[in-house]
Amino acid sequence: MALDHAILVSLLEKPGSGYELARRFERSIGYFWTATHQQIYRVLKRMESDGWIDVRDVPQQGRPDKKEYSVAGPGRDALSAWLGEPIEPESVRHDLAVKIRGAAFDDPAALIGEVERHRRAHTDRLAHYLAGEARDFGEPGRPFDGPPDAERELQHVVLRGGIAYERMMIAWLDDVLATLARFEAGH
Amino acid sequence: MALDHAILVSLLEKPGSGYELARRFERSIGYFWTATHQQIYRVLKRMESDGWIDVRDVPQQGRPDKKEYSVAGPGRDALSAWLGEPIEPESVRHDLAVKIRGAAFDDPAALIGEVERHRRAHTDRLAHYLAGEARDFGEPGRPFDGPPDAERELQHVVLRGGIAYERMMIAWLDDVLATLARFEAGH
DNA sequence: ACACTCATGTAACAGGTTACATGATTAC
DNA sequence: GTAATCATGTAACCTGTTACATGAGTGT
Repeated sequence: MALDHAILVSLLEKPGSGYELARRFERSIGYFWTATHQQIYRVLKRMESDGWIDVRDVPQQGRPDKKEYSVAGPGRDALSAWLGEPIEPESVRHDLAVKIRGAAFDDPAALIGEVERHRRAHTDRLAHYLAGEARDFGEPGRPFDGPPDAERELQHVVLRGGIAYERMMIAWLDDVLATLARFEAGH
Repeated sequence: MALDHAILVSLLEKPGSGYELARRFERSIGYFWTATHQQIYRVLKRMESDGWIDVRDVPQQGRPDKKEYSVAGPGRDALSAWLGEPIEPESVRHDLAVKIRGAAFDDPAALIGEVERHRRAHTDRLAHYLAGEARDFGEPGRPFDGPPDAERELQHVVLRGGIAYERMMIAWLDDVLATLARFEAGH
């Protein structure tokens, strides 16, 4: 049920169309939650008929018209209620770990290329996160001015989580590569 | 489709019943893949009818009889084929990150208890992993004896991944707690 | 008696994935 | 012309979750 809430949070941060939400789920929110446009349109339709969100037709020039969604009272209440409920520390799913343990019954060295591919994907994502952090949270001339901005600081701490995750993964994949190298032919 | 492969790997490591597999998915394999017994029985039935695995009725005394599954030729081939295919670096799903960004529109400080609960769950898991590592990979009198054992070393590197993940999470949750504390009432 | 472990399942439903479909505008 | 972006959807299917169901044996 958390896709509903992820969409509500995104719409609170900024109202937008299903298409725009789908794009956000490829970027910022996509760092910790994925969803395709098909899923998003389905959930938007349900939340609209439940009165959680409002729609507004927005005519555009040079582009197709769009429907802009924003969070209504009941949607906000639903989000609040969910925030108050405890959630279980999430279950993990690492295909790569299954492959690594499975490689013991095949050719471990054959997995090296695959692990390297994943390592590249993670270094790319790390670079992307770090660029985003510098852009959005670089605060060049903003030392001690005013009260903390919750939205901004909470977005930043989530991004720091993504950065920590990518760094951890890169270090671990290096460990995996070193381990696999011990099983290469001729050794 | 990777539950199939996770089960195949587990059965290659050691043949067993659906019930035993379900228990393994709460422990060792469960570190990186979760599955309930209902899912497992469904997949076992399908893999058996596809000839990927063999069944053997094992009568037991003092306990109900069980069906012991083991991997057959076609199952091994299917696993090999899957190991050779590239997989996409996995998509993440962090309910807690959704909550943290959502807290900006509610009461950020109200999330502290929840984050502390998660932190406790992760320190517990870390302790559990470390105990397992000491037990299974402590190698007290085993410095340079013989060739590397692929199954054992690959299980160990996957476990090290779990340990790195829990350590990263604990450090990040501390960061989150420090951030949330800035929004507490009276500050 | 009651709860727990071992052991195997069915059924209904919710959620996620993949494929297909349409149509306008902009850039090369 | 061809591809890419913007924009919204339907349909079929596969996976995962939750609830229900049964039944023997062990421990308190």
